[in-house]
Amino acid sequence: MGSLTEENYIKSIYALSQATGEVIVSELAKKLEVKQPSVNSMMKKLVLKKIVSYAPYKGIRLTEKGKREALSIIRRHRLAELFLVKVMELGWEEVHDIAEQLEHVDSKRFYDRIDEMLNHPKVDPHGEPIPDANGKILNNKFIPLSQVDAGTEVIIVAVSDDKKSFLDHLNAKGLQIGEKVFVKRKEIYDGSVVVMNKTQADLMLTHQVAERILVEV
Amino acid sequence: MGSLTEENYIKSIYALSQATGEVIVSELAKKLEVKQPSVNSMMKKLVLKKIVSYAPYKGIRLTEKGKREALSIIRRHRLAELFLVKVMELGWEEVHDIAEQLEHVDSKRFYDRIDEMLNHPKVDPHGEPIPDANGKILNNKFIPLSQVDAGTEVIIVAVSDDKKSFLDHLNAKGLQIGEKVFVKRKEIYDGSVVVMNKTQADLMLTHQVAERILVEV
DNA sequence: TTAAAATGTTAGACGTATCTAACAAATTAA
DNA sequence: TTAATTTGTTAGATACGTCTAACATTTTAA
Repeated sequence: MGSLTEENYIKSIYALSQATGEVIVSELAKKLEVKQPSVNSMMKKLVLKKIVSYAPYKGIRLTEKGKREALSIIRRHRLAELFLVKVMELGWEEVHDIAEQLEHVDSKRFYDRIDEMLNHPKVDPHGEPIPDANGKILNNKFIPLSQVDAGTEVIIVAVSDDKKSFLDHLNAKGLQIGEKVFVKRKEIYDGSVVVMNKTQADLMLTHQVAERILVEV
Repeated sequence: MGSLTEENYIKSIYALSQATGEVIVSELAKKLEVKQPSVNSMMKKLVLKKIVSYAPYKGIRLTEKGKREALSIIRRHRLAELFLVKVMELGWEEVHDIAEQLEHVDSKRFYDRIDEMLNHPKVDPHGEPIPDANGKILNNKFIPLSQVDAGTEVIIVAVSDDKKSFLDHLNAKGLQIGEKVFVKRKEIYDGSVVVMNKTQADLMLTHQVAERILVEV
């Protein structure tokens, strides 16, 4: 296994290359809060380790080996988050920083046990899929609440923004992952959405908020 | 807070200076599996940080600040161990390495919650006292089973040897921390002890084993 | 009480991961 | 299409924590 720093690079490369399969140096530097030369030299190292493929002035890609590594780290992160929320009953807005540390714990036993206690979950508290021990990942297609037609009942399965302020906002509205909501109305004028939750209360969500809530019909 | 490396030095200094209040460079080097010059330069650093007091060719001592640091690390380690055993139901012989990593997690919230879930425990799975959030530590004097008189009922509260082979041995005999045992007989010839546990079974323990099991009357 | 052994220190090097300064290539817009 | 801007690279420095080799001090035992 690589160092903690390497793991953080791999995880970020994975996250940022989701869309196009590639990341550029400056993006990665920004995400990791380091300067470009630091990224550059780490890439040289990861190329030698066959974790990424990279040539000067070209995009950065994970190799198959790199992807396997990434999924393993993501699995640990998401299991940790879910464990902190479900077993330790911490708020889902406060677990991210702790999971960020727990994901680097080197113990198969520890993670197998967490997985077991959580009943081999497929999705984390933010609704993101959790790779299994073999790196297989559920290919769920979650859609933003802002794109759901009025009159539909959906389940909140994820959020696409895990900044604390956003999560606090949802908490304040009484919205939770896994909860059913009924889409009552969509305002054409400003894109806001009115939903009804299980307490029968009407909740008005701005477009900005609704597009960050991912749901399943 | 200091680095992971610093924390490991502090923890080892605390452990090794228990008896005399001091450690020497070579002992510490051996414990941490580094060479003496490494210890030497770390001591210079910790002196500057007012964690230890140390002068060339003299013994190493923790300052008050250093002791506070040490107790905080030990608290985290022991809470982690106990959590792994009690909540995650891992075997007490397999938790040490994991706790070694968890103790460096930087999150008051995480440890407060563990403490809470465990009901503010005073003693860890090896029977060692756990400092509270203020660094206060129970000053229990546990005695070796080998020194208990026959006819006494005692509670196993600790072991003084946490090598895997020893712990496996106890497990195999069906002895557990927190369990009551009745001392039936002590052989003068070889120092072995015969005890009865809650299943009414007689267990013969050699002197070597009995002196490593700590009990409370 | 002095010689040998054990213990401790200094100097200088190395690997990791970072930085700044200076330069080079690629992209964008005038 | 060339000039400006953005993006990327190289070179060289720094902090951390480690090492080996050489030297110094202290302890132990002859």
